[in-house]
Amino acid sequence: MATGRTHRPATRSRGIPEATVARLPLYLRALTALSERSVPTVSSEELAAAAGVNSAKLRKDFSYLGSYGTRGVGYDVEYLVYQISRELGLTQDWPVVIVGIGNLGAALANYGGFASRGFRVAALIDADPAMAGKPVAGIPVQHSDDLEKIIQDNGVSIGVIATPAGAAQAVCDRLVAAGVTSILNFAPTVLTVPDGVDVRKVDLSIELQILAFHEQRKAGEEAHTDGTGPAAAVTREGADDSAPSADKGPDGDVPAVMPA
Amino acid sequence: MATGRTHRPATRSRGIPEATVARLPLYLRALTALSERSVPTVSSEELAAAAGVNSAKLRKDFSYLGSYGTRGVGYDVEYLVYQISRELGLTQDWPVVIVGIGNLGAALANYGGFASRGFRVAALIDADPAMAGKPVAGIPVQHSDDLEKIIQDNGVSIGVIATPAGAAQAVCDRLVAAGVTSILNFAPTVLTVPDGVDVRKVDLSIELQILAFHEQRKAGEEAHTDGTGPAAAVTREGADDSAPSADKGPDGDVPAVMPA
DNA sequence: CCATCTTTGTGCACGCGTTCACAAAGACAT
DNA sequence: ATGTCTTTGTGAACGCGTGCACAAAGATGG
Repeated sequence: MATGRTHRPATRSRGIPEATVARLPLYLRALTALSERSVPTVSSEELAAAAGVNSAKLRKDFSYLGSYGTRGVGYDVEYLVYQISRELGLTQDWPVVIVGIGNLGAALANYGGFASRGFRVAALIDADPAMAGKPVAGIPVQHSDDLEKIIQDNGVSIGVIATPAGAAQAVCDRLVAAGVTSILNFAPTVLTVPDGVDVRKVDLSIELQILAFHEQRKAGEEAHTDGTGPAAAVTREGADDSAPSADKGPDGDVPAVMPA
Repeated sequence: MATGRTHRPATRSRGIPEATVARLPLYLRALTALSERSVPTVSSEELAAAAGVNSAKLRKDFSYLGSYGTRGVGYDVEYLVYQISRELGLTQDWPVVIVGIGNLGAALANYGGFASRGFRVAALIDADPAMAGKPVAGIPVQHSDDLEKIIQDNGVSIGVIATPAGAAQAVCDRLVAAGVTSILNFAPTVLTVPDGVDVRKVDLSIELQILAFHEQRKAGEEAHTDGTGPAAAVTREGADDSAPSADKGPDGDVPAVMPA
């Protein structure tokens, strides 16, 4: 999905496949939930179900990290939480800046999933002088004139772009020049960056269009097999054994959320 | 990416690969921009650059739709816009409901990229009685008690879930039971749905974690080749010929934006 | 009408990711 | 200590997606 998933062609980072890296956060979330329930160990089968993936895939994913399981028993939840967190680099603090404090930027600033994963919103930046000083999510918005200074003072290496599409590339260039090497882009634009800078994009419009494609296809099939109207077709069975249709991942991919 | 890319295993819908479908919206956006500038034709090379992909890949993608190009000339922009729009099902009206009108839900309601792509926000739904009647983006919020009626009255087949994680599965079940067959999920949870229902997920937290992984790797490499501190490492060269690092596709994978 | 030049459309090979299926490893009971 | 049972870790096969490289198609000029 998500997003966008910007695939990187052949960058097997230290032997860990990109597809596996994209699933590690999924496992981590499931493991954290188990940890909170004080579950000591979990089998690959159980954990796979909780994460919505195939158990064989999960075992292979973990095999890239090392042998952290015990045959006949399963995986130690706490230990695995630690190992995955470490592998993802979540044991350290990641200061993040959000540029573009509109509806979406404000929503991101209020997002509670940051702090719990080691991400800290170091600053909110907007080009509108009227926004300057106004607190959003308890953090005062700063003017984009100070972007470079903010990045450097806080040692920020991850930037989030939530500006309108027209401003995104310029903001991106400034972020990169100031030292940012990872960018999460919510603006519906293709960003051009130097080598060594990672970009992931999230584009809501794209996600909806992909859904529309499949929706259209479903409506078309149904039209010549079933006679009922489109809104009356409710499929309701087998909600138990069927694997969740989650994923989108690898590339994944990948949606945008900004005013066009 | 982005996430959210939920891959579907082997569902080559009418011969068009899933990876191609995920890129069609990208091409469409680039083509729309060209159309607004009244550019009559475009070569695969130019369009590929604008969309941030390989030209061979673009040509192969288009070949699945049919032969819409003219050798020696390129593609007719207007015609291609129409063909891709039709293929994605964007020539028809798609009523959409957004459930969960918090920060994110409001941001989505205000998102301008909906209407321009054939998506119409038919209703905003929230479980908080205090929200009922309050207009967001010019649309009055309705209480979730009326969810089923809203879905049916408006013939909605696409639902967007922007609720907290704890409420997502229950909302999903109700949407599906009421007739929704495509769901875009922003809650950080694995949704279980019956066969025939498509789910795509967008998870901001996951996207950031993937960035952190690569960021950590970059910092590690740099540490034993270059001696400078992490915040001082600015890569600044070759910003011209290098291909944009956009993608994440399929999968991409796929990020979430909700309070944990 | 012919030659040349541009650009598409695609056959082919390669590599990554997924899945199956099973041997190895350890827990547990007797 | 031995046997049985559970679950991991992985070798191997398969399929999808990507990119190369080129032949075919058409435009354009003489």
